[in-house]
Amino acid sequence: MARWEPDAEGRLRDAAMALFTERGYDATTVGDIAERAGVTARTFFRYFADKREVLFAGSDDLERLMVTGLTAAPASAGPMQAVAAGLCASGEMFAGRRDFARRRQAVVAASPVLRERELIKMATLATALSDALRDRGVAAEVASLAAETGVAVFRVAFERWVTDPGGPDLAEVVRTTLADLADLTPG
Amino acid sequence: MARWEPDAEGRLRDAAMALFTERGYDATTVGDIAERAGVTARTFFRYFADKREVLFAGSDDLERLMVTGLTAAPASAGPMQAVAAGLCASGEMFAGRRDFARRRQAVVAASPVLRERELIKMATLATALSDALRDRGVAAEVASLAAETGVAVFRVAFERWVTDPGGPDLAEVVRTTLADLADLTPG
DNA sequence: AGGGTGATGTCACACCATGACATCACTGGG
DNA sequence: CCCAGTGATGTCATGGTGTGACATCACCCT
Repeated sequence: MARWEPDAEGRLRDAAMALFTERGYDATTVGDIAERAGVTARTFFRYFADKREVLFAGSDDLERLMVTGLTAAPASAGPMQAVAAGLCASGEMFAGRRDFARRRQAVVAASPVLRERELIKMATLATALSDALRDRGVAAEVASLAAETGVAVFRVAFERWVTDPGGPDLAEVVRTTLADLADLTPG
Repeated sequence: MARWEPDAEGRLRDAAMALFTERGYDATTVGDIAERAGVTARTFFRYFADKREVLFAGSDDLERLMVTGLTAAPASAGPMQAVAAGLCASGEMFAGRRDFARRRQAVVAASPVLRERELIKMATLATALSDALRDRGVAAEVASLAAETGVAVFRVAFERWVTDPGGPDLAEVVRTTLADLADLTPG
């Protein structure tokens, strides 16, 4: 028998989601989470830089996925089309996880400090997309504008996707939202 | 003679800006700020909800200004045009303060936790603009998209404005950035 | 003159986050 | 078979953050 149960990180994530859902983020201490996961608070901070980070484990993967999708877009695609390809690539990661995404979204939405963390993840994403565009030869100012706008679209699309249980998959919603934006901007 | 020097809040803001500039945000404690301002740490928290907030005093004014500008747009203006009017209204608040804005921007950019706070202020702004659009009869989904996009434009425009000391005023930069976006989205 | 008001101080406390060091199952070489 | 090294975890100590409860005292009003 192992000295410790395996996958402490996973247990900490599960415990955190459960407790945040039950009592809310503020009313949950790191000690509570660690206790439910069967470790000490000190161990929590070995896996997560701070209390919030426990809910944002997959964000690096999301970023990689989108950047890869953007980079894979055909050379003939314009900046916004390339960004669109990146955004749509995220669909893969969330397929079949709409329910989990909704529960997590509810927790984040209920806590200002978690919303802050979510926002900076989105901003980091925008920077990554902007850099990837520049690698394709897009001018810096155009790249950052396209990336920022793209992330704004993604936020709206994700919100739409998560609140419409029977609706189309995420990539489809992203495409629809982009079309809506195109209708909007000339006027 | 008064028992306490007047304008403790202003002194706290000044002390914070000075110390954050000198040693950085993380290396500055609330106690340091309070000491330089001639009050106790407990008093700091009576004026500001937390350590970050000391740098975000004017954000309520900014929001009010933009919402007023949006609401004042002619009824014939489309959603995006109304948002544009709101964004441009902010120019008034920053006129003649480009230098201060740049110094503040440098402090915020240097600290992840301050960037988080900045982002949530922008998100709050987007919500306020979206609500104002809905009051004009704009559909909810269109309103949020226009507001999110508008705030993305504002961020880019503010960045351009702050980094170009001799450039045109903020409202002008906002208009230019919006035009850039219009060029971008059809393609 | 006396009571109310409001800004501040003082004290106590829980939580967050991190450094330093100890513990002990597991692993691989001799 | 044993033993030194490794790595995940625990334990302890500490500094900073944020808040509640209550005391203080110049100022204002009547």
